[in-house]
Parts: sequence; structure tokens; C-alpha cells
Amino acid sequence: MSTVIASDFSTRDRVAATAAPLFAERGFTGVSMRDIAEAVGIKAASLYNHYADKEALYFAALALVFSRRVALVEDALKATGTPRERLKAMVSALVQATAGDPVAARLLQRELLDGDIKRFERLVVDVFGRPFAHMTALLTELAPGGDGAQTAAYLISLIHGYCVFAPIFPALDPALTTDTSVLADNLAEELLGRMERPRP
Amino acid sequence: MSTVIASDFSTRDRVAATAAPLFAERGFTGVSMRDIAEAVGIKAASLYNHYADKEALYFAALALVFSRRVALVEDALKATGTPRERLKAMVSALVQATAGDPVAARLLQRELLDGDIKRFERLVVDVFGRPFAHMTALLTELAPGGDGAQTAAYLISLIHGYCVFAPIFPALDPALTTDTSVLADNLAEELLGRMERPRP
DNA sequence: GCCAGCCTAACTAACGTTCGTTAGTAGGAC
DNA sequence: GTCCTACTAACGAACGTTAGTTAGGCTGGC
Repeated sequence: MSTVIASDFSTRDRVAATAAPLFAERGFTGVSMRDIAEAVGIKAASLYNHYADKEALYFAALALVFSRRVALVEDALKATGTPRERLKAMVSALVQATAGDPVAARLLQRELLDGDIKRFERLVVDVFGRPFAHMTALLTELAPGGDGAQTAAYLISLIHGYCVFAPIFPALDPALTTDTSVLADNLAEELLGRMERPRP
Repeated sequence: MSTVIASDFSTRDRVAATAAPLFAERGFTGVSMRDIAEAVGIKAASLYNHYADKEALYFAALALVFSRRVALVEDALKATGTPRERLKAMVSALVQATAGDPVAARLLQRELLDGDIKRFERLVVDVFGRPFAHMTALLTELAPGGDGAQTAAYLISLIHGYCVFAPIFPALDPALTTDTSVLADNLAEELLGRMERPRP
């Protein structure tokens, strides 16, 4: 079937794009169809002209946001230069993709909490599989002795975890950095320092 | 009929203890008073004999779970021995408190996502402030040149992030460890290695 | 004149919560 | 021992509200 009409296309996407930050902020059950409709500027019933039900709308929002995020990271992984430069570019892109896109980060977080794990695994493999493999390859290349995949997993965990905790860190210690570029620099330096001194 | 006696003051606590894993699993809006009541074995209306409203019940569940978690970490921080042993004990306790108590980890995560940040900051300072200060002190003692608080923040972020991602890591790479004791060992070794070779 | 896309209106189900009531229990006064 | 009272914690029924969803009618560009 050929895709039909352009005008249909645009409202449909506008609905998903409008819904995404709402879902990110309040979660699936925390956002009503009426909330979304109001934000878009139409009535709730009209949403059903574009999506079969609330779940379909939710998945469309997820897909939209995650594909944007993946594109960002993939671009950075294509960077060329010295290994040092490539690693720094990758870490910054990852930090940027997490800290700079709170909607994506929160949706990911919520899916990790709420989602049916089997269904979500599929999404993760499809969407995050390739960037993860690229990261693993780069890290393995830089430190042939180490476990690139494991390091990548730690890296992702740390960045994501830090961005989640970021809002409350100042309350624990005002000196803690909330500047994400500092975070990126610290992590890149740390990784480089570790790799230049391979451990037994 | 001696069962009646036990119910007198314990029902209130039983309600909070039963509700906690439900809130952890499905979130505040995802759990109804009827769900909780059914899990406890009473009717929804009866819950109001013990808690003013749903929010009060939710806070009671939070307090119950978090206090348990803090006690665990605080105990480990009292450990004595060589600095090396104390650091390992601390890291394991932190990993254990996160990976071994998914209810606490998920509730924390949900509060970070959903909660009113001002209100939550208060809770964090009251509940997590002391263990965090102890961790900072230990890390500063072990590496006088470094920033103990920043390292503690990274450590907490990594552990929490890893435990959140743990269910889906195997889908990305089957070799990734989901064994939390391995995680604890890796982190402790990494920190020790870094501290024994102070960076410029 | 067609039809996609919006609308109003309505539906059922579920929500948190309140109400009046009831069974069981503990403690005095007689 | 037996009333009387006060209290607790459970209950079923119902409240008003909001949820997701559906049916059917209006409108404007093709």
C-alpha cells in the first residue's frame, strides 16, 4: 500500500511528537488521551483518526524519540581522527544524547521500569544494537586486552545513572558537577588513562 | 482464633509492606487502592482505617523500604580493616542494596522520575545524606588527591544505572555479566587500581 | 459529491473516596 | 457473672470524577 496523503502525515507525527514529552514526564498511565489532545490542539476523539488506541500512540512516540537519539550517536561514531579523538567524540555524543535529550532519557528509563521486558528487548536490540556494537568495537580497538562490551556497558550505565541522579546531587554536595561537558571530559579522560595503562 | 490478636497493630504495617512491591512494579498511578486491598486480603474501604489517603499510604511504603536500604549500607560502612577491605565492603554493600533489593531500587528510580523534586530532595538529604558523607570520607581518605564526593557520585550512578539496565544487557551481548558480585568486584578493583596510581 | 479529519455526545469501566453499619473486644460499674 | 459503653477494623454500597473508546454528524478541499 502506498502511503496516502501528506496532510495526514503531518498531524499524525505532530501527535506523536507532542505526546512524547508528556509520556516522558508523567508516564503512560499518568497521561490521558484528553491531555494529549489538548496539547495538540484537537479533541480526544480525533486522536483515533490517527492511532488505533493509546498504546499505538505511545509506541509511535517511543519510536520517534529513540530513532532521533540513535541517529545522534551513530553520527558521532562515524567520526574520524586519532583513537583518542574518536573516543572523546563518542563519549560526548553519548552524554549529549542522554543529558541533552531528557525526553529520550526519561522514556528509556520508564520503559526499563514499566515495559514488558520481552517486548522491550526487541526494541533495544533493533534500536540500540548497532550503536552498542560500534562502541564495543572502538573500545576493543583502543584496549585490545580488555573487554570492550563490558566497558561499553559500564559507560552507558554510568552516564545514564548520572543523568538520572543529576537533579538531586547538588542537594548532597553543592560541589558535585551538573555540567554535562565536565562529565563527558572526566569519563573520556578516565577511560583513556585506564587504557594507556593496561591492567594485569 | 489467635490470629485476630496479631492483626491489631500489624495490619497498618502489613499494608505498607504489601503495597511497596506493587508501587515499585507499576508506579503510583498504576496501582489502585483496590489492588492493594486485594493483595492484603481486605477491602479497599478498610485501607482508610489505616491511612488518610493513597498518598499517605505511598509515603509509608517509601519510608519502610528506604529505611531498610539505608540500614544495610550504614552497617557496611561501619566495617573495619585495611582501607582495601573497607572499600570492598562498601562497594559490595552498595551493589547489594541496589541489586539485591529491586523494590527499593525501583521505588528510588520512580521517585527520581515522578517525584516533586523539592520534596524528594528533602527525603534524599535525610535518608541518603549520611551514607553518602561516609562514602565520601572513605574515598577521600583512600585517595587524598582526588575528589571523594565526585567519585562517590560516579560510583552510585554506575551501580544504579547498571542494575537498571541489567535485564536487557544479555540481549545486547550474552557475555555481559549480570552477576552482581562480579560487578562489585570489578568496581572495587577499578577504584583501587585508580587510587594506587594517582593521576596528574 | 466524496471523504478525510475534525467535532459533540455518549458509553462503560475503573478510579479514589465517603458513608452507614456491623462484628468483635476490652474495661468498668453493678 | 453480666450488663453497658467505647472503640477498632472490617464491610457493602454508593458517591462524583475521569479514563479509554465509539458513534454519528458537520465541513472544506479535492
